[in-house]
Amino acid sequence: MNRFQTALREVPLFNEFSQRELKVIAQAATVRRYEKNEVIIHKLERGDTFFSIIDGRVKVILSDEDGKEFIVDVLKPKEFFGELALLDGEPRSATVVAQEPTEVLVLTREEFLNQLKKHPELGIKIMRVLGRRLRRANQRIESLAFMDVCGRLAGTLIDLAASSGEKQSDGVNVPLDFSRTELANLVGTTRETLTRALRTLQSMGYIKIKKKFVVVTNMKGLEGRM
Amino acid sequence: MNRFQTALREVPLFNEFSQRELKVIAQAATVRRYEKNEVIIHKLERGDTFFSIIDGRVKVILSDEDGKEFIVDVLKPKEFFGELALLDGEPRSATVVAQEPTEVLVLTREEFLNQLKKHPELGIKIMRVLGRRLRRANQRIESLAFMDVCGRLAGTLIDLAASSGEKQSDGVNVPLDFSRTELANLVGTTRETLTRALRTLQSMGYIKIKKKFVVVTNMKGLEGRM
DNA sequence: AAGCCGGTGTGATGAAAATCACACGAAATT
DNA sequence: AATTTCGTGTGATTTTCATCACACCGGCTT
Repeated sequence: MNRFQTALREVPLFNEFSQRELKVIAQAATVRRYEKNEVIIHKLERGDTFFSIIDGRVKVILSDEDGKEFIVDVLKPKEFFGELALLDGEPRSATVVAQEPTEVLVLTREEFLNQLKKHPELGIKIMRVLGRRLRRANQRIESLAFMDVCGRLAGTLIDLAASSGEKQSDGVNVPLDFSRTELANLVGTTRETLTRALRTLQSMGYIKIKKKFVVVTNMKGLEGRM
Repeated sequence: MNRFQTALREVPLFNEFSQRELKVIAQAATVRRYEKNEVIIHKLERGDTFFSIIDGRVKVILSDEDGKEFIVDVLKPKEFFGELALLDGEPRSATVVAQEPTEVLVLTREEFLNQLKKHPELGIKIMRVLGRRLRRANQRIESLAFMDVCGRLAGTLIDLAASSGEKQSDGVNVPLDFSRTELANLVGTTRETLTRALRTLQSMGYIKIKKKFVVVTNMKGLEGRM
């Protein structure tokens, strides 16, 4: 049981695989390390690799010509990406960047499709994840189409609270592990209006702004503002 | 070989199935008809049915409380919908409405999952479609996040030209089978600004506006405007 | 034919948010 | 310690677009 196999078993996709199967996959897999801000996948490029995060954090972003970027998703250990281009052979649909030093497991297209054929339940698991991502995408579309910046920010904070918030006496503590600019890109606005939107929510008494985190003091209020 | 089976074989998902298998599915399937504007799926409701269009046209929409709607997708015969709620048991993620009198094939959750287990290649096909939809969704997000109304309209017209445009001497003829309001909802704006955006594109010499269609006279120009 | 009505263009107004400009502080560099 | 750099708040200005208001047209009903 080497390092890869241990890593592989951690991935929900493969957690039901037998020792022997893991070994097969492990032989076809490699590990790569990326520095902070290093680009793992370039949008529009061809690529035929499947990635699963061992350690670190990546952001999935869309960007336009003049460098503006929109953060579609932030992925953590055990989550995977790069499967889309594998399924249909089309160019990468988004850019993926390491948000901190990150270690990923890389699978080739052949091995990926190989396993997919051998293990129908793998297909179902991936379908589930694709389904979840499609739902999220629809929600993002909805919020971009219907809500103003404050509403979208409220939604983002609620998401963050759900994924990494810690309940405290005075409310839910939401750590902000990114710059204001990145938070703005997550919400889909500019840094300046993000600042103002934060102040607005604070003046409504829903949140308290700290340097490195936000305390949500009135979750119901936030939800209502969405 | 009854009516259902013929219809089923038309669906790309099932086109490789044997006579016998089609029969099994057909026994579990029913056909439903919907009037124009009838709601087939209500967002947020629970549901455990899978639909495949036999004839007609449906629109997949997101809408907010006060009735504004955003058209995510328009589906035609042989395409399917309703699979998301089946995969994860969550509420419906969007509303689906018949755009014209429409006939659909309905499969129950059990039968759907049943077939999915028996036929791994079905899973792969569905993954492909989910993948394609995810790509489209990302494009929609991109355009909402980065482009102005004119750019989004240009993109929509290009899409429409690709899917149902007819090449002519003076350009590509794009039929508009929906009202201006619907086109606006497809672009993600209001009827009024859609009108103005159409005029803008026309005054740039990229398109010619007709009642029931638009002639794209300068595709390159349109693409540049995106 | 008169009248009604849904779909449509168009002008005026206002609100939201992008953009531009700059000041400030904290961390990093030398 | 001095200075550069980066992330950040904040004010002023401008742009885009939603909204409101209304006029117009073609097809309907009666």
